[in-house]
Amino acid sequence: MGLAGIKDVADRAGLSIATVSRALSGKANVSAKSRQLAKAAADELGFVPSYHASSLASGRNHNVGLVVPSIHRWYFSSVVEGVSGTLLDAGYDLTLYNVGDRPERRHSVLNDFLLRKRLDAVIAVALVLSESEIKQLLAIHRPIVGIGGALAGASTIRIDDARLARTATEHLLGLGHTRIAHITGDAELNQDFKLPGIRRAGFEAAMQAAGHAVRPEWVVSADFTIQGAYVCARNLLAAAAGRPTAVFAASDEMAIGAILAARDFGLRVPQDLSVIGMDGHELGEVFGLTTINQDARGQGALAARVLLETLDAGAKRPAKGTPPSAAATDREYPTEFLVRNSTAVPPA
Amino acid sequence: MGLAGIKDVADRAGLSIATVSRALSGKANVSAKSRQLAKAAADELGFVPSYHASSLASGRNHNVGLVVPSIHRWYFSSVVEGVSGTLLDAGYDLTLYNVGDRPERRHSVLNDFLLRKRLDAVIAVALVLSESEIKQLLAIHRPIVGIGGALAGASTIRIDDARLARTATEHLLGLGHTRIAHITGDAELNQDFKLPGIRRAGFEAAMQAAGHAVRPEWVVSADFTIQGAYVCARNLLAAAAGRPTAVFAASDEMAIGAILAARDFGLRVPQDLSVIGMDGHELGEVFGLTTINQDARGQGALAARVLLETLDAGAKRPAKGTPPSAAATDREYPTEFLVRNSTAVPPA
DNA sequence: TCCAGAAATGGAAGCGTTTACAGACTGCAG
DNA sequence: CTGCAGTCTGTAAACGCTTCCATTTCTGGA
Repeated sequence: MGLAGIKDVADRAGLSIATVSRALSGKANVSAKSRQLAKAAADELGFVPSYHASSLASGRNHNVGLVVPSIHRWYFSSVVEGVSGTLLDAGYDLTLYNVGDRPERRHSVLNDFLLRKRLDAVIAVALVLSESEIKQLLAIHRPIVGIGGALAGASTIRIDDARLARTATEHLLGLGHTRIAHITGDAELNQDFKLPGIRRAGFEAAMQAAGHAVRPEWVVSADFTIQGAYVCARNLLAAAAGRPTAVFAASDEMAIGAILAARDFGLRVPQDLSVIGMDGHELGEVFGLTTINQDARGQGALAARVLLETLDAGAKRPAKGTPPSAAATDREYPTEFLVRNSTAVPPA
Repeated sequence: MGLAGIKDVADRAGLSIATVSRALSGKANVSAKSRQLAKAAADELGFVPSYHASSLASGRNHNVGLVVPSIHRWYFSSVVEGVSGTLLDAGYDLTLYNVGDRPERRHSVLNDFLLRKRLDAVIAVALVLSESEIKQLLAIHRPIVGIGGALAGASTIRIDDARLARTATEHLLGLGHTRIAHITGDAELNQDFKLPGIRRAGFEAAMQAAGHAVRPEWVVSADFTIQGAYVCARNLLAAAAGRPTAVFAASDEMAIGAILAARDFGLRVPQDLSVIGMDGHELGEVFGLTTINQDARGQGALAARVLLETLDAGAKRPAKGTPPSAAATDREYPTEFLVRNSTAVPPA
């Protein structure tokens, strides 16, 4: 009961194992009657094929690995959600590798878990892999898709962080701000995580292009959480005299932290302080946060779809001599500039 | 390269397949020299055992399924993080089933994915399973652990939601509040999700025990997010006259939504309005939120440890006739009442 | 030196499927 | 009536490991 094998089904249906297998997996060349018989017997016995046996025999795993640096931050949990939904709909399993910030875990995931030939493909989120790491992954002949991180040699889905950060900064500049602070991400959080640097570069580029100096004391970093940004924004805003008139935060959560800090000082947003974020966090609405909306969930879903297509098209079983996977494509995911009311002209 | 089989390793090491297998999996009765030889050859060839083959042969999957209703809400992502860390450390994979609120997905996960004999065990978070569903799962002879949800017949890890909700309410009552509102969870969000009802029952019990009527218009429901609670707290606080003096929210995120709403109305917390939450969300600190701290991450880690112990102790391969899994234990996870400064005596 | 017992080894039988292959059966054109 | 393409079926060979069991090689005490 519950442990019936295909043999039991075959016996019960009065068919051979092969026919039952074909019938249940929807293959051609099975008479309607046999198919019916097999299905009925399988139902009665509660038969579910053993995935290991089936994978071993067919070379297909129906399992995709997802590597994320964290699961708490908005961006990552959104991506996971998108990937998960698409995979589940396709009958695929999702194996989650929450690498976190511990380097040894990163190492074991990359050098052990991912290589166990148990995954049809790997999706890596915001993970910067070295060339040799990518080679290693491609060596097991599995497609890789990167989201939000540059993966040389693998397909990627990303937004143009540098340009968007520039756009956000230019929005503030366009309103007349010149005293602009930037909340960036912690570098030490995860050595892999290049994104904060890219966004900051966009900020700095825009400032320089407009002829404004970037004041180092106005570039502070937090851990991408509301609470983290709150603390550092308080420091930023503490000096009543030389206070910035606008803040560009590298994520919506950090922008919200800044808004909360501003409120503590009695600063009105946007009259006294403009704040712009980046992400499209649902909570931004509550704060009327101006931001750049990126559909993280959609990015995850797209990544999964891309992989599924590759898998459907691709060779059944990675052959010993096959050249590494298909052409790497780099897609830019569409974003939307969302002007709400956390930004305005600077105070007189 | 990367696709070497154990046979290749054996050839290279000049040993038999059997010895190599024993050597690499750390079994006894292998000479130091052979072990060394095998390891060296495996390294050189980049050999990683095929998980399917190894699972098929050994009956061990090194893979635990985790079923969650969502991944966005604090509680769930914290649990996932806890489970993930513990499993990764033990060399286990985590297969994530993000069921969401779509019933058909719940169905396919429960009746298809989980039964594929690919999981050594299942952890279900806040999932209320029917008896037949539990039977079905136990029928495949895999241990199940429930977190935060009652699973008759399976081991569970939970907090005493009813009592804690009572405690939270009593804290407000003890301060002198009588006009207490409650923000509960959406029932329609997920039919499985009984927790909001339990917490509400605790609230109502405390109110009644203190001889105070529960005003139906002061029991409102939101979706467990800050933004959702914000909206409904605004409605709650809109009526200047008959306004509650305290709010007990069924989660910290919702309590924070209430605090934000209060600020919009110029209400000071805690002078004009006391707010108490429940969870121990990191963000609560920023708001000085009084709450009941439950270590969701720890609960996840504990669940994983319990399972791993069961698996280590348990029979290697579920036999056809074996009685369903070990004795179901029900553990209450410790919590901590965290008084910060969002609660005070009611205004005069 | 010999021998019992322990330690190490290799052969081979699974594990539960999928699928190539070949055989058996249909129906239909020649 | 024969032959042939087509459809359906079953046999058996993978898939790549683990592990039982029999065999060989070491031990160290007598």
